[in-house]
Amino acid sequence: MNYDFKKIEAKWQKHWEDTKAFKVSEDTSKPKYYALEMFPYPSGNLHMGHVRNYSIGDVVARYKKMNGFNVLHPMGWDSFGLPAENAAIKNGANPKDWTLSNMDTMRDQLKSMGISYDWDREVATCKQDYYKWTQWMFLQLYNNDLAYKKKSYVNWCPSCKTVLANEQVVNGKCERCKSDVGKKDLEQWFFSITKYADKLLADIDKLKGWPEKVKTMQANWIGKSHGAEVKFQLDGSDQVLTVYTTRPDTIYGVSFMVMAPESPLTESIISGSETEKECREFINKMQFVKEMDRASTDVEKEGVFTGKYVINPLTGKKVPLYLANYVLMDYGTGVVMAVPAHDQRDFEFAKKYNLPIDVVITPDGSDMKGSELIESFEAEGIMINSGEFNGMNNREALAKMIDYMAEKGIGEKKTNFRLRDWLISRQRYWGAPIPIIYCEDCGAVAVPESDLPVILPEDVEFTGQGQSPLTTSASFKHAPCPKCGKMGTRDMDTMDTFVCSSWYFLRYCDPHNDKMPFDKDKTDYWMNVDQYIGGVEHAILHLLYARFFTKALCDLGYVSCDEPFENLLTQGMVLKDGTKMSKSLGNVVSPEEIIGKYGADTARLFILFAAPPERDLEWSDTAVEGSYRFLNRVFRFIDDNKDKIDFNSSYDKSALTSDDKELRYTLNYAIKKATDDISIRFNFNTAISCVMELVNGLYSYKGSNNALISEAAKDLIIMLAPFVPHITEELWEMAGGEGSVHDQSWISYDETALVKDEVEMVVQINGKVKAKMMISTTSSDDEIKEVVLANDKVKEFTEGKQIVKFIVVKGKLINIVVK
RNA sequence: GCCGGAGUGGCGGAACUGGCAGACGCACAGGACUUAAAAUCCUGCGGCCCUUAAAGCCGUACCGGUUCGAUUCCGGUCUCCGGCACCA
Repeated sequence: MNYDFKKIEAKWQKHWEDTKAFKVSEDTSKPKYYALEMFPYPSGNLHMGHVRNYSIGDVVARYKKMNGFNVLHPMGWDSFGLPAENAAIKNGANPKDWTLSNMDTMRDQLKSMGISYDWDREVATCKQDYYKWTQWMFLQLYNNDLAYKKKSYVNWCPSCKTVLANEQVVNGKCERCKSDVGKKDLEQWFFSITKYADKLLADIDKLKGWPEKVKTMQANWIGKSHGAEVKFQLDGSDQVLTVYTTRPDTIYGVSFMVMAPESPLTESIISGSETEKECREFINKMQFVKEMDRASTDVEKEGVFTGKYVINPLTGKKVPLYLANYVLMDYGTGVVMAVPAHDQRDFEFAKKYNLPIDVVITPDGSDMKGSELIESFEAEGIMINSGEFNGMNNREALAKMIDYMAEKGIGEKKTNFRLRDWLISRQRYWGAPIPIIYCEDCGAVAVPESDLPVILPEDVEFTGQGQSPLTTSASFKHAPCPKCGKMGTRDMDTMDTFVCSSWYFLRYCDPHNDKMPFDKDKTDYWMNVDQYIGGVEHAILHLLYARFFTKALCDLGYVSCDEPFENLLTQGMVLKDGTKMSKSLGNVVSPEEIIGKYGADTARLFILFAAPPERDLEWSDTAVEGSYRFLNRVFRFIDDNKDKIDFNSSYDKSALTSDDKELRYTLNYAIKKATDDISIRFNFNTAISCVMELVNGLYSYKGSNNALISEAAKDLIIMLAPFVPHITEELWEMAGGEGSVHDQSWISYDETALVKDEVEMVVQINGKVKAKMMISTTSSDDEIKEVVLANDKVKEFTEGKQIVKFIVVKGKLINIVVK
């Protein structure tokens, strides 16, 4: 007979809801704990990745609660975004209706998992009471020079018909729809995340509870580099071209100069030049080359001579200026000094166009001909052909050369970042409108805070053609200028949904505040997020943006913390047949189906038991059966032993049989291990396995100490409670426990129960296991030696041999080295 | 190319500080119960050698090193996964 999970799960879910079991408020008498899982996009149905994410979070939240913490564990919806609009185009549904109905479905699914959320704090980023404050955030940034509009060459996804942030372009393709991303010259809103580049990088060191992997990814993304800017004068002109280089030590080896074809400087340089025609052709050609096809090391270097020369400020030497496909416009200055002897890209270009290769660094300081090189020399070495710097180590020379150039006014020290400002405007409907009105007289004017929210209109058409649906709204477009009252037009773009998710963890602290996005006292109480859990796919985008928002809000005085997430756990994917579950592969296992067949507790147990959280998890239908079997085994044990179990009974610890001692050992070992595994290592799989061993121990227990059985049963139910909350609540009630199992304190183990009188020790001869002996734990090394050497088996191997060494590892092993 | 992470039975995984490799679970095989099946319970389960058993040998991607002792530390190689990638 299997336990009736349907009845039990429904019963306790209702009970928790009725009693508001997980509602929390600020309580200074207890330490606080903020457990947070990344909120989902309401796509329609929960998938296994969600189940895993929220099961892990629920173990943490419930465990902390049992340890006396005041636990904030909220849930909400990242509910703006393109899929809602696409559904509208496809099915004619309204994005709002579509989204809200998906939220209803998924909320029910989440509730059927029995997760300990405080549902009173639910937020949805698409609702007015939330996006009002997203707009407020925009205004704070705007009013403090952290948001600006500028015309620039931006990423454009032709399929989503919107611009994209740099971070949303993956291998030249749109992160969402995988279409090739193009470029467009558009006027767009940006957040000045680069102003925080240094802080975002430096404070990675503060993130002690983050995985190294994520920290490395963030550091690489920010991409700080040290170098210098150097001025080269255009020959026969007053114009100066500034280059950025990380290798000023190679400046004596500059043999040509390259610049990006789309640089605004090209026009004046090529106009009237003898190669003007070729240059224009090259520039035109480059415009039609896809980003992906240009930004790759595999693409052949290509360029054209501008007809002009620049002068090396150190040597006075005239070198030719080229336009080249390998120079990026949006990094550094778009102009690069080329040193073919010491840079592989320049080397390839020089080879192709027969340009000189001048060696200025060699491994030992001896001369070397550039023409003999088969690739550039980029390692450390000794400077040659470099005037007064000859003979120096190039690394040492580097700093001296920057000082020298600074003195002469021809260059200066400079750091550069790979990180670009965050492009936040989107030419889409289903997002938070940007609270800006354009007035003929006053220009771009911010909507006053008192006029927020700028409501997203509903009189729009979804054709899937041409412009953003928002532009079809008659009611939205026109609004009076907040400054002068003259009729102006609203900004027709909405914000990137990553803006909405950059501050939601703050809103959870005070979700119903209608005066402010949150009360500072409340965020002071709850922040930081003690444990944040989600997929590694957010390692850069979301986590970087959320860090930026927190730092900006901190500097503006709205919050006290300057990092939002104390500890981060990046969970692995749920795989089936070795690959990610996806509709197109037809290998999707639906959580609803599993919960319907085995119950939420089984689904949770399996997903926590099958692999440690960070690792990818291979779905196995048969292993799910195993988890179900285990829960039935637990249920049966309590059910069969109801009469023996009395949580108030006690027993005399000095009068235990060996069976009793063994069970007590298993019990206390399980408590110790489960506690460590949950709290320190987050290895729920091994925490569960030791509880399984306890259950095995209970079944094989031959003693008759009912008080001991009661103790073990009670601890068993408590230990399983964070993992499988419904069945444990039921068993707690069946066994006569008072109140809810989830209100019990976590248990501690009895150190004395873990001390054994005798342990089995392994006896090795020359490192090979030859015997096993039971040895009293109180024996001294000498006593052990005596006993071991007297053993017949050991004698066989030691007879007539010399004992070189006798090693004893207490409680574990003995190794005898013989010759 | 650069930067991370990983590689352990038929499978998921364990071994936490250098100390019995394979905990726990799945699958499989045999048995008990049953008219039968399911469920449940018991037993076995890395490989080689062997009729069997005992004993022995090999075994944590590969090669080598340190050590009384290495899945664990060091050097090198291979493979897979993830990230970045013409960032000057």
